[in-house]
Amino acid sequence: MDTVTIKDIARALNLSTSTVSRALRGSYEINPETKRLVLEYAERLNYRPNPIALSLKGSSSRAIGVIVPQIANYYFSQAINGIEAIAYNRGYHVIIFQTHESYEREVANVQQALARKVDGLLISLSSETSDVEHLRELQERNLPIVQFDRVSNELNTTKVVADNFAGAFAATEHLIKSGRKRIAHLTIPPWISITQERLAGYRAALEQYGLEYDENLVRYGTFGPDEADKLVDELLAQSPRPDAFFTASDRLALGALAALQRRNIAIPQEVSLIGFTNLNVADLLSPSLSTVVQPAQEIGQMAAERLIELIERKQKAAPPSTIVVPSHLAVRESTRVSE
Amino acid sequence: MDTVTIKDIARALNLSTSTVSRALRGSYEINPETKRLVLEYAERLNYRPNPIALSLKGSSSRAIGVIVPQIANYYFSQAINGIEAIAYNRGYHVIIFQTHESYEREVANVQQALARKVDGLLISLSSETSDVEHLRELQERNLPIVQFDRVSNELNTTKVVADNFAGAFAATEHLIKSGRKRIAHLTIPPWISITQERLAGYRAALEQYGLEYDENLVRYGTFGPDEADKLVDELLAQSPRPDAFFTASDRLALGALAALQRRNIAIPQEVSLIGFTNLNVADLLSPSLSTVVQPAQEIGQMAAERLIELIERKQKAAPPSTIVVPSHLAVRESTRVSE
DNA sequence: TTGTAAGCGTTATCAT
DNA sequence: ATGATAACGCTTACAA
Repeated sequence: MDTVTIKDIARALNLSTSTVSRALRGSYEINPETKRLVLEYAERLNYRPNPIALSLKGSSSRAIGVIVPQIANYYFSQAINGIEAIAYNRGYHVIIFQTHESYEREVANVQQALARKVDGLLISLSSETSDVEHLRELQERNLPIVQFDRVSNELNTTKVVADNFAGAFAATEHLIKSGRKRIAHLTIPPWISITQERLAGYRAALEQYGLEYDENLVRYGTFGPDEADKLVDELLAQSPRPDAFFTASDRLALGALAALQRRNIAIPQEVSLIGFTNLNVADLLSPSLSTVVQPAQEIGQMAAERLIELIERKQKAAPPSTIVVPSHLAVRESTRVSE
Repeated sequence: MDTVTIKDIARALNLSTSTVSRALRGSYEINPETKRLVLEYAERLNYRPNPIALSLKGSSSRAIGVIVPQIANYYFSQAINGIEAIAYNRGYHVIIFQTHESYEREVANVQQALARKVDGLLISLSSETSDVEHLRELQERNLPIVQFDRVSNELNTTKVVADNFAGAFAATEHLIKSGRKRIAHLTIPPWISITQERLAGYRAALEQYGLEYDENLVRYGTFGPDEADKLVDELLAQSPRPDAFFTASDRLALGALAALQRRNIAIPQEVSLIGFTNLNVADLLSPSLSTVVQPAQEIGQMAAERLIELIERKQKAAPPSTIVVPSHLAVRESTRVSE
């Protein structure tokens, strides 16, 4: 016995497929008795509507597309986790696409998502993306879109982001309060929205505490591996040398930590390190590393919730807004030490 | 101008949909001129076949289902990364399902994957799963299945696994050679295949070097957080106390590391620690932690390759086999130190 | 070589 | 209240 279709039920019960369909979806006026019969039989045969047929029919695919730079990344995998949790108990499925930070692949993925008739799209932009025409097109076709984490303001959609400004502010403030004066900022490519926000938070904190902003103390990395070493070198070459590092990603935090260790620079006696990261294992492993923990999972959840909301009440829903999810500063004892 | 269908092309070129279809898929005898015309026009309009319609038609959905315990896990996210890479350049899409280590959800996911007409299934069993009827059923329907990582021998499919035995053997051997005599093994639930294999490797190494196997030195955790502390306590209570820990998962390795640090037990002067893990950040962060690195990505790739092979030549393909991907022992200087 | 028509599973429209 | 039919986009016998 293969998959049961409406047709099977109709045949068995001597009804038409339309009647069965109506009974199943409770719609329209239908004889309660017939309905009961159908429902019962369907239950017994473990009938499951064919989502493919439903999508083809045009209604809804009960699938949402998620486009992220990469899955093998603690932040995004946590976000996806949050998304999947919400989607799952609202009856949606999640189709995942990776851009690998490539604009070209992002465009291809958007096409594919469209072709697969996803009911909505959750996207975090690739670092290569500056032109967002491919998304605007979708919007014009009325496909609900929610941007999260790496968002573009060129695009008028609901956005869900971490509070990068506040997080960076808190981190920098914490370093200042523990006595640091020359705080280096090791960050990710400048054209990404979150980079700007974090930089702004960093600058605001410096300013508020009367420290001068020195652009020589800021270094931009890419997302590649093993670059922290070089950047740390450049920063340490400054005179006077930095007494603290504030890093903007997992990789940079770990890279900087390793780089400092290799140079036998004691943390936090000589240099403090604080990472904007979500790698909470960092917490576990190193008592030297305070972190601004990013609420990856919450962001995923919120984004999914908003998206499903948009999907389900397609009518003029709430206008696009930006939801800012607070970041949490996790301070380790050791960064508290002031000289 | 919305999505282009075969019908649009047919109408524009004054052909029938079947001709267009044939031209597009190059099949059958068809007038080269017509073919050229169709292809050209299709190209110009950026025609993309509707995968939904294709699936409904029954041929192939060009999607593969991937069922894993959880995404927010370094191992699985890397494996998925490998899978996606292969799938992508073979033109397949990846639909991901999480079981959250629940048997019930695994069954539901399998159903869903089936309903979505995936062309094949890649699965890593939940820790709750012992009964594999839900998968056997799929097999009977001729759906290609490849198991990876957490596999069941009850099921006669191709399997792709890390070399857990050799990895555990190498780790234990390394500890013994660096002078350790009482090596504790902190591992995951006993009924999972990989646990058994690792335990066997551990025992084999002990035996080969004439050390006695002491079951009091073996502790089984779950996948929950924060359990390492308790287990480490139990182990340290042994007399004489263990001089090395060999742990079987990321979480246990990090947990043990933190637990030892909290108790001010010097690594590796007092106790050596070696983890069976794939968390290569551990490498970066702690010079104290040697690891048996699991080839998560390679496993994903191999599994995807095998699956697509099965999908594409459905005829009696190669019989199910088990592919064992080597694990690599990454030794840190500090574990080399012998007292 | 090309066209016609049926069918994949479902729902919406129109009859009855 | 229920049934027949068309339609979603595509492929594939079968005809021509």
